[in-house]
Amino acid sequence: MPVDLELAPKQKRPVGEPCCEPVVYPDIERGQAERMAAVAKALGDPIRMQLVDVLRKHAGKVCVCELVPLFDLSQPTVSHHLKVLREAGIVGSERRGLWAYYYVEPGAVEELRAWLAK
Amino acid sequence: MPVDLELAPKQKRPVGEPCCEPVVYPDIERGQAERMAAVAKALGDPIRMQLVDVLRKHAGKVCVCELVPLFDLSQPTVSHHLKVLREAGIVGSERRGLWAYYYVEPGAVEELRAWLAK
DNA sequence: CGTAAAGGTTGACAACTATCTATTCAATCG
DNA sequence: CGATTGAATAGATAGTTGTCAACCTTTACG
Repeated sequence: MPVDLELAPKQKRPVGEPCCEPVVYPDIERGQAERMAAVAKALGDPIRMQLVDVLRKHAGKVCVCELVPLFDLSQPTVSHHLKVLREAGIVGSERRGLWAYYYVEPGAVEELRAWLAK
Repeated sequence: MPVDLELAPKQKRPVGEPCCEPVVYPDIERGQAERMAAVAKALGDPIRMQLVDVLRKHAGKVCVCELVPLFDLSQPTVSHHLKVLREAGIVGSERRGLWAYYYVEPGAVEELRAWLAK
């Protein structure tokens, strides 16, 4: 959990040659790493991956009652996965009457996508 | 865990209007979802995110003895995270004498990156 | 050979996760 | 109002994960 990245002093290298260039990379942005890891973690489940995939393929909002029968899972379990995605900011939801509609939150994965593309 | 995505029959809809368009999306590719979820899961930890970031910024191979002091973690814990990344195919390692060098496995995140960019 | 160093492995433990059943809540229908 | 329905929540449980201390393996060096 602790992620302190200040310029740490080199380990002692008593023996012959150094193991590698004595370069340290202190500029890994901790906040960015935590944000992107949170998004990646939410996507790190096949069910959630497929949920997002369905929502993305559908240009609009999809009812939960459409999502549940796609998987061999109970309704509360699907609801749980949707909640994980919602808390990661990847999807949003809207209640209309008796039904709940989910949609992809635009731009939520942008930071991760851009980093992967570097 | 079970991910069966055949065209399930619609839920009974006795009451008035249907909740949404009666469209079902059976073509979510299960294998692709599992592969991408595995990569995302491995990236779903801030430490591993930063490890990959360091390895990517460095054009070449980085010794473990350089990586450990970057984090406020024990060497076995860093070794564990590197193993997770290795088993996900994201990084590779090479032993040279007493030291172990890690590097980013090119193309490992390509499928995920491309899907995110869609 | 014996010692030391790098780093991987093991085992333990607490924290978290995926899943289910049962329940609750809110909105609609009769 | 009372019954029904879609969806979220609560509670339980089995499995997984992050971490460390301790140990083991391999390589180098004197």
